[in-house]
Amino acid sequence: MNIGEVAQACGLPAKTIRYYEEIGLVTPDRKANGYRDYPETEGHKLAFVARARSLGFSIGDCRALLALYDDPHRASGDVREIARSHVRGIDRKIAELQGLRDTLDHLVERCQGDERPECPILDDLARAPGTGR
Amino acid sequence: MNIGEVAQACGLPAKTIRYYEEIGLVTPDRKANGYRDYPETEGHKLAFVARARSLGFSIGDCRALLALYDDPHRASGDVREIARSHVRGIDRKIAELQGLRDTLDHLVERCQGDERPECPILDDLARAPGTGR
DNA sequence: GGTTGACCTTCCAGTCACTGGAATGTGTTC
DNA sequence: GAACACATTCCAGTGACTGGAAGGTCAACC
Repeated sequence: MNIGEVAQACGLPAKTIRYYEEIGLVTPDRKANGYRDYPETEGHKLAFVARARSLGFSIGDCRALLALYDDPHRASGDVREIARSHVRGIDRKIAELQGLRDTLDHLVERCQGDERPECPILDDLARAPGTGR
Repeated sequence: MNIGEVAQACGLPAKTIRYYEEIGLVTPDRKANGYRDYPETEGHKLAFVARARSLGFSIGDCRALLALYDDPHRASGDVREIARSHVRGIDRKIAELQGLRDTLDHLVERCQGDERPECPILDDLARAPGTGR
């Protein structure tokens, strides 16, 4: 399979697939003309990574998941631990975003949003102490 | 004010403040010895940016907000529009993360998480069609 | 056999918002 | 004058790609 076909099949851009090779996630063969040649197993791995990435797993997570995917003696508990820790990370992000959202929404509600320069949003941004990152 | 003092005051690392200068967010004076010298107004701008960044505004947003902050003839409606569009972006992200979370949580719940290799999480990652980014 | 056009290759640079580190200069204190 | 904190510039790296240039290969058509 050429890179274009495998890209079509797994829904990733060819550029991304080359990048995944560069960082060692997949290792296609090469044809005589220098073109990459993806056997079925590599195509499956790419589809696997595409799906994991679409669920927000980092490349590092994907690497670990791929290793488990490849290991017939894996323990499902290991996989679950990765997934669980990912869920915890997502929960933290959601909570943080909700906090931001509420703060901002509150500010937006207090702003007249008219032609005049008085603006509680800018006032708040200017007054509140820098929180650092 | 030296960069270290202003960093202390606004809660940003000195590195970040230099970077903000590089991209044109702030423009300190220079002392005779070459050290940056931050007048009060620049310190306020940095605190403003620190606060806006901590609320998740992009650097581009910060630039626009700073311009409005500096403009005595601004319309508060302009500010509100930036803030509102930011809230919409946050809402989109929250919704997306909640979708991911639910999918993953569902998978985690179906996984035994024991010593055996059978794992519905890996099965799902392998089976589901690549969704692209 | 020539040409077009789609597909492939490599390599370099850019994205965003910093962050780390090296090499060097300045200011303050002992 | 030595020690030390603080400042300077410049270069490179992060994560996960993405864009583009310059060129090689393949299949189809005239």
